[in-house]
Amino acid sequence: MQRACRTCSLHELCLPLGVSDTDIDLLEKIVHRSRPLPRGKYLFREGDPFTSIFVARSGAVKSFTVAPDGSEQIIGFHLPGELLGLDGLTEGVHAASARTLETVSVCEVPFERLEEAARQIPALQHQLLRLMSREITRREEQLLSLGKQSPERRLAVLLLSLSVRFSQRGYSATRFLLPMARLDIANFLGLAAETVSRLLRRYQDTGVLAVDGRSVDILDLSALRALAGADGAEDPAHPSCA
Amino acid sequence: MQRACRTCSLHELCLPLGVSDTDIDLLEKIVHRSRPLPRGKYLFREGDPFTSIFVARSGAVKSFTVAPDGSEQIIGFHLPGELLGLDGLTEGVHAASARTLETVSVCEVPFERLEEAARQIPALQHQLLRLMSREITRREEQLLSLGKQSPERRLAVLLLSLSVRFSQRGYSATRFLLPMARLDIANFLGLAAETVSRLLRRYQDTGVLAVDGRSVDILDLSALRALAGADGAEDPAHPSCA
DNA sequence: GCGGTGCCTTGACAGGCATCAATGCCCCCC
DNA sequence: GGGGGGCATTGATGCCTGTCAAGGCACCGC
Repeated sequence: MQRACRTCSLHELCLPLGVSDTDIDLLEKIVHRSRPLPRGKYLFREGDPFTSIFVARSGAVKSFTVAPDGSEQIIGFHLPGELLGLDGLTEGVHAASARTLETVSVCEVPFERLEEAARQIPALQHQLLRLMSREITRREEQLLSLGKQSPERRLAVLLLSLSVRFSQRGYSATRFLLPMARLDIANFLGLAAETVSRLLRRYQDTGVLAVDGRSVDILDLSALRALAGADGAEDPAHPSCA
Repeated sequence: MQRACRTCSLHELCLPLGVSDTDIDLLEKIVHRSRPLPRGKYLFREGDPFTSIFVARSGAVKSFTVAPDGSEQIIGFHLPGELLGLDGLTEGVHAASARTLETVSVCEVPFERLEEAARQIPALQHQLLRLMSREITRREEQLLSLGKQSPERRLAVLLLSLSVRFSQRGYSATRFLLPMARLDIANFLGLAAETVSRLLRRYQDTGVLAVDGRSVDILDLSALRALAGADGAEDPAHPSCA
């Protein structure tokens, strides 16, 4: 249990990246590792005082805000190794809620102690800043997808994003289970659930995907990339983004 | 010139917040203050190596990426005191370009030296993390607005956001000049320029705004808030977000 | 085995926004 | 003063996607 971070398979994606073994010992003393949480549990709620950030070791989490009328507004899906709760530092309270989409093991990192450790461990400070930068980048990519892309592209972008992130975590890039419901996908992408359904069917009819419930099999990865990017008009042999 | 940060009017919004006067001296030695840049100049371009972050002292900046077909995809508008370029740390290259919308005075902060100073000055480290958190929060708010709101609301949200940010910087919250063109607004909000035009006209017809070219006068702030938020159904005397 | 409850899918329809097109305005430059 | 280009506005049209409604399917508890 004490040597958790060092042997964790997410080592390369998470805070320990670049930190020396002796310094990781310091980090491990700060981190609380919880027992697995079942589906539907809150890591924190909008408005809770901000004291810690969280990282899943396994299982997916969604973050969302609740509109005045009570409806959920999903902001993002978080896979293992992706930091959760960073938006709370601004005001000292969490700006969104986080709930487990499946059984999830989480690490809790008290932020004040992390800041303190970061001052003593330059590599940790650097990695913390990098991970925050990554969260900014990820949201910018979402913004691009949400703001300017057709529903067709948005879904393709999400599927590709999941594919890449799953493969970074050692899972298949082409076959995986969606951790979230259609309604969650639709909410996240700013679409109606029906539209998501129809798009998935269209992808299936054109041979890009094989979908069965929550299981997805990407049959034609380059076609999916084309859908997500240059509107399919791109010649794979001569990519324009050379 | 050397005492710039301490006497800067953006002191409270920018990196120096909470840093003692003696420590600010250290910070000031790192910061490069440039002469004013005219409209249309690049602070940095997508793909440039990441070495510095930037902050405008005066004037607005837009950040954007360029799609394979050459079209701009605007990610955000940045007012004085808002950090620019933080998304470059992830990969070591800037993920977006930044161009001045008007005459702009910028401070350039070499990031490695900032990191180093942050280790020595706890308050600076904390403020840097807070500002990054703020950038995450701002993008999340954009995501909510872009993804789930009607065009009518999106524009209202943008106008309110500008109103708040201008007033934080000592300008009027109700009368200001838009630093960007209609097409930029439309691009940012994921709309057509024509739609922006029509919405502004509608706001004007209903007495919420007075618009003349780029000058905006918010005549009914609570009506604009209603448009941006609870769809106008809210009683100002009994706000639902109690 | 049965009924219930989510969740997903499919169909029909209407409305809103993008698109296309034309005009006007302002500013800059020649 | 005239011409040109960028920007903004306005109008007409058509498609896309949200909405409403119904039905199917899997899972669960009884």
